Amino acid sequence: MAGESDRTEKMTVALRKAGIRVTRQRVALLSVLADANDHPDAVELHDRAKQVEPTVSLATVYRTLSVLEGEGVVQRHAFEGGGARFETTHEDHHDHILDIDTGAVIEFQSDKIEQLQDEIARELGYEVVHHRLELYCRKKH
Amino acid sequence: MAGESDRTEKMTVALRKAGIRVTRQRVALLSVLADANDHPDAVELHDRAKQVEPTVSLATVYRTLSVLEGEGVVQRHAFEGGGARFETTHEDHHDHILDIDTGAVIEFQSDKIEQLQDEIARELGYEVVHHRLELYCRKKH
DNA sequence: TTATTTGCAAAACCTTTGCCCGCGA
DNA sequence: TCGCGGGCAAAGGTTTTGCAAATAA
Repeated sequence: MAGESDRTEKMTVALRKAGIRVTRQRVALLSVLADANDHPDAVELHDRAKQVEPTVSLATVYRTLSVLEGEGVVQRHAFEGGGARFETTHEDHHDHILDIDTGAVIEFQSDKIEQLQDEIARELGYEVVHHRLELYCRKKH
Repeated sequence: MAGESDRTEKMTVALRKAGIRVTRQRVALLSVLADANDHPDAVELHDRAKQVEPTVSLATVYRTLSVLEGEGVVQRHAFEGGGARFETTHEDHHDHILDIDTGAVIEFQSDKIEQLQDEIARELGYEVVHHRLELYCRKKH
C-alpha cells in the first residue's frame, strides 16, 4: 500500500535530519515506535522491530534509541518497576497517569501544574530544566 | 553518650513495630538512615553502616530496605541516573527538586499541585494512589 | 531450641561496549 | 571506496537469591 512507502520516507527524513545513516534496522525501529502508543520498553521494541526487519539486534535498538533521544526524536521514561520505556516525542509536553492494575499509560497535560512548578523553583532560586510527574492510579469503582 | 542509647532504643522500637528481629545490622542501617538527609543509595548506606557495624553486608542492606519500605518506614526513590535512593519516611509528604549540577536534593511541598493532581485523575475516572514529582533544576544566575 | 537472619557468591536484570565484518553514501 | 553502523558476546552496574552457618527470641 501507498502508506508504507510514505512511512518509510518519513523515517528516512527523520534519520537524515538526525545526521545518521538510513539503515534497515533504524527504519524498522522508527516505524514500530511511530505505531506504538503504549510506551514500550527496549525489549518490546526489539520484538516488534524484528517482525519488520529480522536482523535488528537489541544492541542496535538501545544504540539507536540513545541517538534519537539525544536528537529529541524520542523520549525515555523511567516509570516504577522494570526498565526504561519509550515514546516518540510529540508536539505538546505531557505527563503520565499509570494504571497500577493494568499497567496502562494515559497522558495528560496541565498548564496550571507547570506554572506552579516554575513558581516553586523560582522561589528557591532555581529554574526548572525538565520535570517528571507520574500519577500512579487505580480506576474508581 | 546518652543520645546513643536513646537512638538504639528508638531503632529497636521501630524494628519491633515492623515485626522483625532486632539485629545489629538492622540497627546500624536504621541509625545511618536516620542521620542521613541526603537521600543516599544502597551502596552509600552500606558504606556508612559498616562504620557502625562492620559485619553488615550489601545484601542485608537491600533486604532490610525492602522490608522497611514495605512497612512504610523508609521510602525508595528512583531519580534519574544510577540506582534507587532512600530516606526515612517523615510525617509530611513532599516532592523533590534535584540540582542538575550538584546532585543536591531539596524537598518541597505544594497542596495546590496535589489538589490539581487529584482533580485531573478524578476527571479521568481514576484515584491517585501515589505520585512522583521531580523537578530537575539549575540554580538561577 | 528453633525460626529468622546473615554473609557470601552466584545469578538475574537491564544496558553498554569492544571487536571485526558489512553495508550505506 | 571508506567510514559509519551492524551483530554478537562479553562486560558493567544494580539488585535479588540460594545456601549453610550464625543468632535473636
